[in-house]
Amino acid sequence: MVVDALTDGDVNRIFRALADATRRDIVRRTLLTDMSVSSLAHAYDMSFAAVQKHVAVLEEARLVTKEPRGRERMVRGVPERLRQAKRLLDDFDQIWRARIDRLDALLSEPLPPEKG
Amino acid sequence: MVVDALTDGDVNRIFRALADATRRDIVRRTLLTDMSVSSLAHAYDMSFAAVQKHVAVLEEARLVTKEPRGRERMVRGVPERLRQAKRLLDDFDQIWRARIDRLDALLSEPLPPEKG
DNA sequence: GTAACGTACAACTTTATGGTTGTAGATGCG
DNA sequence: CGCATCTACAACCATAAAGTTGTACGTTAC
Repeated sequence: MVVDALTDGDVNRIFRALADATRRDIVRRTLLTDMSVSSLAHAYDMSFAAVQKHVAVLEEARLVTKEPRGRERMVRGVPERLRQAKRLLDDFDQIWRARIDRLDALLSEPLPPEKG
Repeated sequence: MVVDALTDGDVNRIFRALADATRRDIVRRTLLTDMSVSSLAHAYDMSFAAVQKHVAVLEEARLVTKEPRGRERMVRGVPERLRQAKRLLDDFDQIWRARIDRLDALLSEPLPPEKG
């Protein structure tokens, strides 16, 4: 059941968001435990604002969600989104298998039909 | 068996390369059939040089390989690399499951040991 | 209320990206 | 050979990304 198809833009955002080590680390941490933006910021050697931006990129890609909790914003990883990403990579694998199947068919049928 | 561990830079390049619709399309096409750079270029509404750059990005990420064939360079998708990427996403899933396990343990053991 | 904390957001700099055009070197073909 | 094709690469432009600092504002704690 397809909940909602991903546009090219969605996919771009997902992979783009994952193309940064700090952001991948944020995803890992927030999959394990909800964390406030500031507690995340303490973990990295960069400004609070920089971490805030990384979280925003992840949020736009829906790889994390932010939920207000008092004066903090708790960041939480979204496992379903990562599974969607994995599914995208599975599609590539399917395509590749089509090539193999085609090759198998070719090998098992050494006399392909000719035109005319 | 780990053939060769991926560095942060490797992972960055892989996801970065996949964060573009044209490049994903190139991967799909070249997983199915080896194609020259120029034949790929015909498929998109952009200059040859632009496509050439996209192929270069994919090549640096090792998502495709280029092999000389006469005056052409045949581009071929590398399924193993895509499986490596999928494995990276699996790691995230593993982390998330650890959270679930922890929650399960908490629920099944309503009286956690106290300090002292 | 005041001070400290957590966040949001704007402005700015630097560097990377994605596109262009143009030039030049190999290779294949008539 | 001479010409078309395929590729490589440099230079350039516009935009986006990743970081910084500074300011403003809501919330918590005292």
